[in-house]
Amino acid sequence: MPLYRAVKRRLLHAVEAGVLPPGGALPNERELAAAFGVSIGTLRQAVGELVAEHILVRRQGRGTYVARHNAERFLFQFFHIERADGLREAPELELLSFERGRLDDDEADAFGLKSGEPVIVIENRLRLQGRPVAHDRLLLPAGLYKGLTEARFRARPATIYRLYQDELGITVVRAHERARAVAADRHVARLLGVTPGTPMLQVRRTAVTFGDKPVEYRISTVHTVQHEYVQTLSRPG
Amino acid sequence: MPLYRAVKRRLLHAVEAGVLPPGGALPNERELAAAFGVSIGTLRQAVGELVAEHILVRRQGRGTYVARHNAERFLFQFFHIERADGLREAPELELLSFERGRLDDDEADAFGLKSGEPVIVIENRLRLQGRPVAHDRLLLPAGLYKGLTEARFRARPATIYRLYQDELGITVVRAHERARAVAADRHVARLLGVTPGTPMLQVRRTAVTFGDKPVEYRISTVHTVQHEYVQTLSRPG
DNA sequence: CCCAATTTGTTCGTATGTATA
DNA sequence: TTATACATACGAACAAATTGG
Repeated sequence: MPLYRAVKRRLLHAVEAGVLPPGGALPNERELAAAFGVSIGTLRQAVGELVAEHILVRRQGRGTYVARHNAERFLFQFFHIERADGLREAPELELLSFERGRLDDDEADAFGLKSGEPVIVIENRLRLQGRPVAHDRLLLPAGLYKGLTEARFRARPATIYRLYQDELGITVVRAHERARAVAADRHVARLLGVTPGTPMLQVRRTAVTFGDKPVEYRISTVHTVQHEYVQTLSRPG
Repeated sequence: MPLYRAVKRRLLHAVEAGVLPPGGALPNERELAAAFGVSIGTLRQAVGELVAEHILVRRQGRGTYVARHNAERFLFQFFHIERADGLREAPELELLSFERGRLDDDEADAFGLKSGEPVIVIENRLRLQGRPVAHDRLLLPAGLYKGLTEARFRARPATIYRLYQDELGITVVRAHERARAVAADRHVARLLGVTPGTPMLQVRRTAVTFGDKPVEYRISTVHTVQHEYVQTLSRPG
């Protein structure tokens, strides 16, 4: 393994272990390089990859920081719905229910999990430009979210992922999504004001933390008449 | 503008102008750096970005080449459908029709174009694991595809984008897609063996060449019962 | 408003390692 | 084995952005 990858792993472990907390500043490059016993170029290569993965953030003239979840990051890395004309806007969330329960067969099946697992189930309605456009059903493994209560969920200051990160020590680093078309069931139809049977976009997301460990399962049902699901374009540079 | 970006632009222009043809090898790094009058590190930075954008391909021990379209690249960069269990497979294409016509209002509207433009319209049926799963409707601005005939389209040795690249000098560098759910119309329902009204995933793609110039518009209608549309995960490193 | 200190960004040149033909 | 090409690593110097005085 190249030296810069070893350095990258050590940095990653430091972030993962909380030695470097979210939002915290890293030592400057010269010091870090010295601490790792490598040249500054090698250190930069390691940091560069972590920046590309949104684990770290570099700001010229200021320093390098552990990335923190916020509205902008959510919008650009994790939210793939926008108006048909291309307008991107953060959704307005409305909590519909917050319950503890166990995974039923369908849900376990949908994500390849074993049924009966204790989970926190959260349902939200999302509005864009004031209109209801999506319904989210979040499944959180209860074991990972010990201190999470409805009150704390409601009182979150920023995004949900920021809540996980700041109050539960869970940092979502990546998510993958799979979409299909389904007919609106009565529940969703009522919530979004559409006729049952209307074609809806169903997006299943698995969000993971370090080591690809899943920490959130989410099923979004989207009314795609005025809004669309956009593919993140691989557009570096 | 940093020097490496200027070098990148000059390289890009060389590729765009055909000075460096698809599949062709670039001079080695030392020579290139000398030709541009920059250090090898600067040259590598420029090339690195073009590699990240799939314009160039680097192979250790061999050289650096202008990227060429082939089945693998299509599968990983441009084809986002896979079986629900994650199996990725190149689709089997069946040409349904190849016609010349003009953009009607609906199609022009869907892509923000002006109606009446002369286009080549190609319809394909896609099979995965032998089953029909999608219908593609390609709209090609006729002016760009002067030499394209049905016979040449049928006789293509590899992928469609390779055909554009090798025989028409059109290199697709990127594409963006937007998805929504629609009800299957009679035409698509018959072709894919589903009941009219079945919820289908409709994907609209715009493929572009250098300078973000659109060269292909495509509407795919996908039967997402056994297959799904996957979001390309931003997973560098 | 400008200046100075700090930090990352860019550029240089060299040497050595690794993969390929 | 040998030659060639890209990959990694080093260290130095200067540019550009930010912050605070």
